[in-house]
Amino acid sequence: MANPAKFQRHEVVNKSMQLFWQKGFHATSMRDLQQHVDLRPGSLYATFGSKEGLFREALDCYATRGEQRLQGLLDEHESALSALEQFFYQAVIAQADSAPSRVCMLARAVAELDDERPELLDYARRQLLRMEHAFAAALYRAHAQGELAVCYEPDTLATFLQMQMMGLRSWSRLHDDLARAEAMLREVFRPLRA
Amino acid sequence: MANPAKFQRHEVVNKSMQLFWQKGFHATSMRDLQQHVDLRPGSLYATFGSKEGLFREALDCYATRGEQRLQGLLDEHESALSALEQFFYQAVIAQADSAPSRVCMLARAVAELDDERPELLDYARRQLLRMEHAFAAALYRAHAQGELAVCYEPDTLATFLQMQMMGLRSWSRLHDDLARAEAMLREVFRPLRA
DNA sequence: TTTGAACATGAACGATTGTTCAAGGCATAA
DNA sequence: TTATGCCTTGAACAATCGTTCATGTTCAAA
Repeated sequence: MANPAKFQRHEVVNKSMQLFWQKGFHATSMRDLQQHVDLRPGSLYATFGSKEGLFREALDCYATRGEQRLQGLLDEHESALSALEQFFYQAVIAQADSAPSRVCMLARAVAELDDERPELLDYARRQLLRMEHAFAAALYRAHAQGELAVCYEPDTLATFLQMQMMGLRSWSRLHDDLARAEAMLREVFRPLRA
Repeated sequence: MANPAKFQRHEVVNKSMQLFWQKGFHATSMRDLQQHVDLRPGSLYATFGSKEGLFREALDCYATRGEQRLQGLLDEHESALSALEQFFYQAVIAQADSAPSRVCMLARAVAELDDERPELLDYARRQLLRMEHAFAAALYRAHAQGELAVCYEPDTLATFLQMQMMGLRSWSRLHDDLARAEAMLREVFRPLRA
């Protein structure tokens, strides 16, 4: 049998994701990553092919964890709308200072990647669409449960919520005022309820 | 008298701003800039000191132009709220494809600058605060003119609008769907009117 | 016409970038 | 014990990074 790997791939991806999230794609050098995950360049390149390849997996890891966290909240809460609001609360308020950055890693990637890396940009966009679909699924459940104010349609609302999420998290990097961020967050959800 | 400069400083700053806006701070190299503004490194360093110095002036240039555009709209429109909405419309919809990037240059800078460049980060934050103050001033006029729904307070609303602006412009880099962006923009302003 | 300060120039610097690859370590199969 | 094949290692590569500075150019004042 093959020599058992001395490192766990998913751990390397997870740690790399944290560093990319903190510093962004361009500002993170392969040497930063090598130090952070304690691996030499040969191992990284044998496993991921390139810096872009590793970043792609980091984006996927980030989106997957987000989906899972939302799914967990949907399982916990009877109200799908409350689960969504809790998801937003965690991302914007509760994890604001423990996370590597206040800004959404995917939104940041879409903002910083120039059009000279179209594949990476597209990949990041697709990960954001995964999140939007997860929002939509939750909103359909809320709709079926009669929680949603009648004038709203789940797909439109999912797009709207994603826009709000981007705004809230960008804003919270500008002002160090979580109380106001929370007030705005409540204001976003208030009109949605039936 | 001194030898008249062969280049206009404000033109160099403006062109640099466009390139920084398009590519971001880290992805823009001094050689990119040298080519884009048609100047050799010596001239740039004699004038701006460093890449950071040039970026700082580019941020200032961007904010100043934004302030001026908003002021122009406030002078044109009787309704301050309509002027604000028009400002948003221009930034998010009308100039979406002619501008170097759909994302606000200041928000992008705040998102991408790591904490290893605290002075630059702070400078970018201050430029965003200039815009927020400009929003607040416009909203005070709207308030005085009785255009604002009574439950809103101008300063809170200025913060809220800045958050919405960041969200809308980040979102429009994700989805190439200006019609939906415009619908969301209208939805942002609708509840504000008296 | 000469002078001199102000300005533009571009070759070159050391550092760092993403990436490669020959060499060595280690566990399994024979 | 030896041989085999996967995996890790880290020195080294060419390219590019931000930056410097000796040199050349220009034009107003003398």
